[in-house]
Amino acid sequence: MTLRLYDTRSRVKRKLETLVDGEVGIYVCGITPYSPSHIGHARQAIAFDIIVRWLRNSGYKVNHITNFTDIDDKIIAIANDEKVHFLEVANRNIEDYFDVMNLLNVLPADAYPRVTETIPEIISMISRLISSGNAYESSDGVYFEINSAPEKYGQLTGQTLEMVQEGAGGRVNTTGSGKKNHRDFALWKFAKENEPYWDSPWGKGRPGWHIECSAMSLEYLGEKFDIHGGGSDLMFPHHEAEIFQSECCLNHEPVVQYWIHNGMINVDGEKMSKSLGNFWTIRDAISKVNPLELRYCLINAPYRQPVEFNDVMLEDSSSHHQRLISAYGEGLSLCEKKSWENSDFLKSASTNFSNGMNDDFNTRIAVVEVQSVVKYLKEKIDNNDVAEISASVSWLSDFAGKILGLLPDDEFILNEVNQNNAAMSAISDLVNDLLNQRKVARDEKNWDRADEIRSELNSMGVIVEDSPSGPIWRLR
RNA sequence: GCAUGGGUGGCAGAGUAGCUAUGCAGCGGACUGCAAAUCCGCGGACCUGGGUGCAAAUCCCGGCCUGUGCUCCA
Repeated sequence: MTLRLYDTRSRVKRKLETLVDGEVGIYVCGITPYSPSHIGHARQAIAFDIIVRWLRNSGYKVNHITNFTDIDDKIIAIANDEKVHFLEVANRNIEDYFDVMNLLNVLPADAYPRVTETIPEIISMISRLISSGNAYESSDGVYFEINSAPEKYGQLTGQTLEMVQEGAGGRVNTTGSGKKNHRDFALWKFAKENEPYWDSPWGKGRPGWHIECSAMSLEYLGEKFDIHGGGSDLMFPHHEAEIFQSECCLNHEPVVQYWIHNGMINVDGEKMSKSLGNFWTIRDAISKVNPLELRYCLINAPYRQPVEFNDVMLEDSSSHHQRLISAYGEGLSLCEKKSWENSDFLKSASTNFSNGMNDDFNTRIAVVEVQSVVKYLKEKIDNNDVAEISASVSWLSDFAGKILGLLPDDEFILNEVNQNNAAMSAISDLVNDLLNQRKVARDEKNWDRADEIRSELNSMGVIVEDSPSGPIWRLR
């Protein structure tokens, strides 16, 4: 089965055909680092992380670029409030981003260009747009002139020039005063007081919001590239602005072969936002569950759908993930990993997994297959079927681990298992003694005493379960 | 208002024509002194009105509801 992906511009799933055979260039709009990262950033990063992992697994050589918009109004405002340099604000949030992404097992992109390190390229692009007649200089900046390429309007959102004109109403006054037309957007903004700036042919200032992505994608991926991704909230105006800029500057279309957009996070049915007070930072979430459990939660819906997020969902994912880890860890401690190719069950699970992923990266299908293999593995552990245990562990390592990124390192897991074993052996004499006492009580049908011992063990952190072959105990 | 998605069982969430989605929750059973764990089984859904088809959750048309975008946003 071939890989198909949904392209926002053509609004259909299309077979992936790359510009260079066997290679994929992908640019994903990154964050504006004005505050610590929230779970929306996590969802996006994880979605594209898995997309990139799957492309690589499918044999593509992937060049994955994600940027930082490290200069913008909010960053400047915060820096001025705190009386620090704006890069201090940006840098600390970028550092936080890398920290949490690492915890979430998001593999690093191949490059992380930053606006403040791309100024010459941005200026050069603006110059080209001016000379091609697509941009003009005015009193407060340089603007892209929509009327120079009206046919490109609404490529991603289906809106027409007339619609926005009608709907614009009262907002016109609030937009840049030097615009010829309210739909024009800024390429270069002249510096006001207390604002950082760079020199340019038009005066001191800084880039507008959209131009940096056009410049950076051109710089890193060239005049045409395969995939451009980002949050669905960036379709308008940001990505439409990019289409104007890149295609007019480079004088061909399309520059981007496939546009893909991830859905937002909903909390109680509504988009998560600061104003609604339903806002979760990544740190908030991982103070409740471990980061890989959060990762599990965020891939529970296909990347394009909004994902429901709340305490219940988080707890649910947490217990699912724990099932995965405990079965995997137990299997791993029992035997060496071996190829799963000889197992009909696992081969069919692989096919289902791959078909799901090849159909626009449907991680929901992938997760269902992981769940079914976990169930299978537990069954085989109970039956002591070593061949299938080692094959299942290997399968999970490949699919739940390498592709979905849900597993910590084997060493880490084994270490946990060993630590657990060590802790258990340290108290085993004591526990066994109590269990013997409990057995005596049970034989005498002294249920009160038996339950008393069980709750005593429980308060020590020992969980006792009676099985047909006698009591089994483990640590909480 | 315009644009663009979506409406599937208690919840989450697949599935674009015919064949059990799945998980959690619920119910019943096995096993248990009880509990837990595990296993087996069960029930229950396709917003609505038309249309096309031998056959529709799935395609077409209308309606209703709803998310998102149209302003900074992953």
